[in-house]
Order: sequence, then C-alpha cells, then structure tokens
Amino acid sequence: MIFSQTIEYALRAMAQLAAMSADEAATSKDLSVETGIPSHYLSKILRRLVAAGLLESGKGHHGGFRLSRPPEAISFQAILSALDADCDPNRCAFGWGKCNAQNPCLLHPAFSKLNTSVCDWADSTTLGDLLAERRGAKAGTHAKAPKAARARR
Amino acid sequence: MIFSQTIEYALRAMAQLAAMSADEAATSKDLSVETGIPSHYLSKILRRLVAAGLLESGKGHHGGFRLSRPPEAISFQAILSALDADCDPNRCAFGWGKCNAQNPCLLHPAFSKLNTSVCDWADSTTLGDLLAERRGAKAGTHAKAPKAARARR
DNA sequence: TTTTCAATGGATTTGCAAGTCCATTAATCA
DNA sequence: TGATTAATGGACTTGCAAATCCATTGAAAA
Repeated sequence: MIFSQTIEYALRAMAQLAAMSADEAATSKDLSVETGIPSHYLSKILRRLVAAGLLESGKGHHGGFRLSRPPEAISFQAILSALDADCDPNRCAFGWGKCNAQNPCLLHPAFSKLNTSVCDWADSTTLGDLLAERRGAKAGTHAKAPKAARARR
Repeated sequence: MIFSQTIEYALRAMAQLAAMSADEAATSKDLSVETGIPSHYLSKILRRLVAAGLLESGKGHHGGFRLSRPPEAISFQAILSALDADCDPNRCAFGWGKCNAQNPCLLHPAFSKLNTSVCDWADSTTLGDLLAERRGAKAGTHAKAPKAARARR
C-alpha cells in the first residue's frame, strides 16, 4: 500500500546515501548489500535518479553514486517525481468517470483529504529530516520538545 | 499510488451501493456499468465483501447485492480489511531489514507519520460521510463549518 | 415443474511491474 | 599502454495483480 516497490527502493537507497559520508561515492553493489535491494534492479533506479539530477555518478575506480545536493535540499516529492510518481493533490485516485473539483465523484472529498496529506508529507519531508531525527534519537533523551510535538502529528 | 486497483474498485463499488436506494439489491452487472469496473472482476471483489460480512447477496430474480449495515457503520478500514489490506500503523513499508519501533530504520519515523495519517483516515471515514458530504454540497452554498465538523469524526 | 436470472467458485489468460543478464562505455591504476 | 573497476543501456525473463471464462448452484417467476 501507498508506494510501489520501486518507489520504496528509491527512498531506501536515497536515505542510505544521505546517511553515508559525503566525501566518497557509494558503489551500486555496496548500496545493494546495505539496503537489500536486488543489485541490477537498483542500478536501474539509480540511473533514473541520476537522470533527474538528484544523484551524481562516476565510473571506474572510486566511481559510484553520491547526492548532488545536501540532504536538506532533497524532498521526498523530488524523489517521487524522478520516478514519474509525482504527488498531485488534484488527481482523483478513484477515476470514477471524469472527476474533478467542479464535478466531483462521490469519493472525491474523502480522497482529497487523504491525498492532500500524502502530498504535504512528500513535500515537507527531506532526506535531511531523516538524519536530524536519527541524531535526535541518538542524543538519548527526547531532544527538543518541538520535534517531539511535530513527530506526534 | 496509495491503493491497489482492487482496493479502489472495492471503495467505488461500496460507495455506489451506499448511494443507491437501500430497498432493492443492485446487480453485479448494473454496478459494473455504473462504476466502470470490469464486470467479472467486480464479481470477485463483491464476493469477498460478502464473505467479510459487509454485503448481503441474493441469487435469481431480484437478486443482487446490498449493504448489510447502514453506511454510517461501514468504515473504509473495514473495506480494506475485507480485502486483506488492513491499515496497520506499526508496519514499516520500507522493510529495511527487521524494523520496529525499538530498532527503527532510518526511514521509520518519517514513514510512521504518513502511515498513521492514512490509518486514521481509513478508520474515521465511513460510507455515511460520503453521502453527508454530497448532501452538504447539494444544499447549495458551502455549508462549511457544520459539515467539516461532522465529517471529521 | 421448467425456465430464467443472477451469484458462486475455480481455472485460465493477460499485462505490467519487478527482476535478470549482457555487451558497451568510460574512468582510474599499474 | 593494457588491465581493472564500475556505470550505462537495452534486451530479456519472471511473477503476480488484474482480468476473463465457464460450469455450477440456488432462487424466483412463468
């Protein structure tokens, strides 16, 4: 539910890359081992992420993949978009005939509510947030009231 | 994204049944025409909804399907559950190794946030809400405050 | 009764996402 | 320079959700 296998793999690979030292590139094979994603399939996904400008790649010795911008500047929405799975808050998943805001299907309002919250999530979450969250957890006690408050929602 | 085709069909069919007069049963074929769902595939889905107790069915003349309880008593979660697609707020979609609340993967907190909002939505939305929403819209002016308040629960 | 209508259930096919394989290209090292 | 390493891109295979088909069951109408 929610995401296709491919999207899930992409998010996992990007998260792994964000978690690794930025000075050296990670090999597709290494990433495959660390994330458990089938290596050849992962290659394909990484290629698309390169094409979309989210990753940089290098061949040969010391080659591999690395983020092309800081983790804070890569939203989940950008990753979805790179794989043609953009989150569009106006799309009605139920495609009941031609359905739009003017002439909504019966399910439209209910679905809109859900769809909006998914899109908001994808827009507002970045790879940087993952690292911040982890640092917070590692810091032992629940760091910062504001973060806990946000996490709850 | 979000739902499989099968789940989408089930929600559409249930919504259509909720919208129809409750005194006479709707035929699988009629439902197929009204919702645009392939008729034989729809049959299968309806069978599962019957097995789960959400629908009642009758054979032969004047046979067909009808809701087994009032629309207000059928949550989206119940429909998902009938098709083995329960919304479980603790499941980590990213399945990164063995991941749980104690030993969360890097993506876990971010995903939890999303997953929780999807589950809340499925739990708190009923077929009755769809009808109420429609009546609200039909009543002309945006009956905002009262409608929104009711729809929330 | 018999006929007709409609659900039931299983077997089968289709189509596409997921996964594999391999030959090519390009970078670095010895 | 040649050998090695790793990404690239396309062709191909697999597996499963989606869709189809058909023979059976059961209920109501004629």
